[in-house]
Amino acid sequence: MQGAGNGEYRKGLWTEEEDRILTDHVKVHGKGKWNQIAKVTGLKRCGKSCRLRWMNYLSPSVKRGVFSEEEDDLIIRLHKLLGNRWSLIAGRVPGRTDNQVKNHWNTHLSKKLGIKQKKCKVSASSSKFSEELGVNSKTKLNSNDGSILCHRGEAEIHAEIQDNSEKIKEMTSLQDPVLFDDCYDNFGLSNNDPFSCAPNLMEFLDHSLDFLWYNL
DNA sequence: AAGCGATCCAACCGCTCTTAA
DNA sequence: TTTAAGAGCGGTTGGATCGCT
Repeated sequence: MQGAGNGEYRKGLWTEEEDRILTDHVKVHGKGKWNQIAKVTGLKRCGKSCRLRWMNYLSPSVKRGVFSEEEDDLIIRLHKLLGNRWSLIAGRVPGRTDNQVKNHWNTHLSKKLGIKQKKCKVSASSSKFSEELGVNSKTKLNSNDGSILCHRGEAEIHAEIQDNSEKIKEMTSLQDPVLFDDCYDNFGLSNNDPFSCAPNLMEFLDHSLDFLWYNL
């Protein structure tokens, strides 16, 4: 992971000088048009690399340093609910990026919980749960906050969430992993045609996250 | 002090989706 | 309708560092 690759762009760790050039450019011109940065600034980095560096490291909104107990707990709970949807999880952990959350999970939390990577029971069940209901990594998300898009009335949904608040707590607690069948039972989803109830699930997931965020 | 395996995490890769021309 | 660029995602890699012998 070093050297100049095809000769046009550099790879590997960023230098302080490269960081400064990128930061200065974004301050003046704003985010976006990442592929033009190399041409404008002379930075020998591809646009994708520039974007990643800004989003994961240089952006003022990125929080550095060790994860707090509260953050750990929130990530664990969200992971139980969502599986490896790091961007969605990160969207609910202020200041943390999907890459940070993913790394932190793989290096600390999975060990802390005694979960073997890629053989994670919780993740597997969540994944199965999601996939069968059409909520996969390509699920349409709200570009503003990462929430799952839905189409029902807010009042109706919030009422439903309030009614299910205890179930949400139970399902997302450390002691009670989310299980496929539990979700069906607790939320009255049909087992016969999983796809027919996908909208319900999406709404549930999104508003569950809101619930968790405001109540944790 | 040196060697070496383990661990951490920044960065890359390959892919899909969105959007604008 | 097509196409290319931009953006975003999750999985993976590998260099730097740590800690043990």
